[in-house]
Amino acid sequence: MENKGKYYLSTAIAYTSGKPHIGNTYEIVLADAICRFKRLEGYDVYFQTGTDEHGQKIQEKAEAQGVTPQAFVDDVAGEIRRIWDVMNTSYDRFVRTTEPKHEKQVQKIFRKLYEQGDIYKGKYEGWYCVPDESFFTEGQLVDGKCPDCGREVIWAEEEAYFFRMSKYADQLIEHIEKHPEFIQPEGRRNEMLNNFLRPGLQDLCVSRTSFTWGIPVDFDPKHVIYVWIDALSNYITLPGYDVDGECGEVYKKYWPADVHLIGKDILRFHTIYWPIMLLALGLELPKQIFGHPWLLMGDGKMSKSKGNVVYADDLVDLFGVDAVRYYLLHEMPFASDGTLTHELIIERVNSDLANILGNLVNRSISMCNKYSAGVLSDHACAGEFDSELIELALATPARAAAKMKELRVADAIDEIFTLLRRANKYVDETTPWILGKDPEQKERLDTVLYNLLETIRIAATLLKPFLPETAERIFQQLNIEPSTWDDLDTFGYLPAGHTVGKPEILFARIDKAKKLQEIQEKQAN
RNA sequence: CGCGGGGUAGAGCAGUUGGUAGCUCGUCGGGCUCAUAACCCGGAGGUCGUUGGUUCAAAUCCUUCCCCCGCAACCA
Repeated sequence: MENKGKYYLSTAIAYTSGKPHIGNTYEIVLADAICRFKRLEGYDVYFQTGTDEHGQKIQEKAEAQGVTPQAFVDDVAGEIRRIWDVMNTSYDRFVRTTEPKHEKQVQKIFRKLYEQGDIYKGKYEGWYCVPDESFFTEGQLVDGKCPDCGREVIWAEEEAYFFRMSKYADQLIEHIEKHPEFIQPEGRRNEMLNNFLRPGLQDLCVSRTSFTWGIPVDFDPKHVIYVWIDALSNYITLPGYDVDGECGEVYKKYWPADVHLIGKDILRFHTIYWPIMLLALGLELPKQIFGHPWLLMGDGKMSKSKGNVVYADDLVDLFGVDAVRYYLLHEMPFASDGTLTHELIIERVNSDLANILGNLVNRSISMCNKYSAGVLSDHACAGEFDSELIELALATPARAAAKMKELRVADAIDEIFTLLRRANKYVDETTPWILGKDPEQKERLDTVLYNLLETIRIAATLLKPFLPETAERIFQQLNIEPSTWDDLDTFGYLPAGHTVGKPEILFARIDKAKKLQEIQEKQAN
């Protein structure tokens, strides 16, 4: 198959302070669907995800548990990776900011920026809570007191390194204005320009002395490099960027990234601080930064205090991985927050996966077995209704690809389901069960069955990025190897004389009341 | 007057070069029986948050007010 070029997509790196909930997991699934689709189309994909493992919070949590920070993050990173795997995500590289390769390069980046005058030593001033050892801004204070513990704060200052952000601001504004696709969704671009860039950027404090779990500044080791430079630079350091030009192959091949996929909450860091760092390093900017919305529980934002935290692996136990993937990928709006409840998942599984998709595959394979002993024949006996189905089947790949190009994953899935709905309608239009009673209609019946199975083949191929296991099971029932993108150009790929497999239920319908009760009992335990 | 997003059928959403209001689920009725009580067809249901305006014509442009939600700079 033709190689359409390289494609580098990254997720944000997950902070290793605890187990990620389903909202955090949404991002990796979204990224996975995009990357799998790109691979299907013939792109050479590099898909990077991983963990951000430094910082005060981790140091504190580790101390509280009586373990070393490294042991703590090893544990959590393992858990995060396990959940990414439970979700069947196809990342090429799981990076960690505690990797020596990264730490060394971050130090070199910091030094370079310092030596060229973009980073300077200054004083960090702010309201300081002595017992908490934390600085706060005026706005963060609650009634003039520490927002964490409520105690008095004092005005304090400490030595710190700062990054001259303003030096590159005009350059960045110009870039954003010239590249409307740079920040997505579009509304976010104005937010960044109006709120931060145009009013003027303050210098960014890029080091800390209040904790030690981080990468030390090599020429001033009582300072630890703060999260900005440490975490953001993962996108280049771990593929192999080197300040001295000894760059690794992956970096040379894939940078600049095509998409940084991140949550909307960290858009500012990725669309302002990160590009400015890259400008200062003289590197190319990523082509696009997409700030996806949040997944909320039916009763609001997920939080431990609310007790409404849902984890991906629990949902997979209840519904299966593809059902959960489907829900995340199809029910999340493109630019506004989505919601999740068990009830909604059940409804989607039943109406879309069981009824539309599962039933179509099941009835088609069943009929093929019943009327033709599972053997495909020629499909030369064209009739009414055929062309509409065939044309749609042939048009769907391009339609889905167009949606995916804009990262509109839910809309891409809709295109496939439109085809599946059309195929269900085709069954009713052609009434194969009537054709089956009349031996003289055998050729027509064979053609109808063929058209159905060929449509299913195309749909299954397109579903692969979203529902990899299900697609695989459909191919098994069709008894063929998975098709490639190029095989989607022809309606007539399945050979005459081919024998399909036996029908199997892809998604059983869920009894909503029963399932909800089961969930309740589980939660009670 | 801090910035921004949003308020469209019971639910969830789509809908900007302004021109008879769409989709999915649910609901009601019908059809079919290959199939997972699935599938197909049809109906009901909306003064498109509110006020005023521009226009031959506004969900779509301007304006008043109300409500919800983010962000508001070092909280990953």
